[in-house]
Amino acid sequence: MNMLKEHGRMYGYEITQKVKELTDGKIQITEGALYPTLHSLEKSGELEVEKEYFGKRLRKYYKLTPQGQTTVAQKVDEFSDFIVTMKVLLDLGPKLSNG
Amino acid sequence: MNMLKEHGRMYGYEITQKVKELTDGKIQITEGALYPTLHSLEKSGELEVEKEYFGKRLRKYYKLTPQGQTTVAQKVDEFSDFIVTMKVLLDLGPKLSNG
DNA sequence: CTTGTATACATTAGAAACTTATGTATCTTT
DNA sequence: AAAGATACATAAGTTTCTAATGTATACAAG
Repeated sequence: MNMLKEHGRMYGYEITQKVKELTDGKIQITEGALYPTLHSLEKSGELEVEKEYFGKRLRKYYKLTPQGQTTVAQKVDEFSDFIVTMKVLLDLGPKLSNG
Repeated sequence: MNMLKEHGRMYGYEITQKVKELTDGKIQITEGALYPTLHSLEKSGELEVEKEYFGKRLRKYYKLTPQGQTTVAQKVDEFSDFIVTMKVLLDLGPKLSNG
């Protein structure tokens, strides 16, 4: 969801490729995980979809709703907190001080 | 498992309390999650157990085997990599540069 | 002295979230 | 023409967690 904030709008397959690219193949989002999640987020009002045809192939572009923007900010903050917590728990201070 | 490396040996209930304490209650390890995991790690040779009685209450102290030491180091490294990867993916550089 | 809370183990039912496999269809490259 | 890439989607099975339940001892409060 955070990528959507920066990219404006993306379609499912694009998301899988972008994540793979940005993480050097370390994180692979499978379709079986992604599509149900996108549908669920659309249903709950976090995302909205625009259907477009690229040639004869359907693309479903997803973008954040205002509610989705709020949720992303919140979730990213929570994840940052989690990382800090795990640093304490696993004693990772020195190793990750640079990034 | 990383705590065991620093504490030498710990028993199940102690682990739940220590994690809660170190994370200010943010991470709660439930017994339903912990005990099956400890049993599984013992079975696979990562941990070994020493049973002791504290009064009439049984305590099962777990400590890392040599194999377990190797596994912990590996897993912690993997998790550090994961954090770095997620920083890139979520663009968390500035927020977490200190800790 | 008994009631509640903490310590200490453990299992199980159910829920959640993932992977792998499968399916349909189009487009591009060899 | 065959293979691989693009683009959607669902479903079976596995893993892994939470929540609930169970047993038993120790201790503090009223």
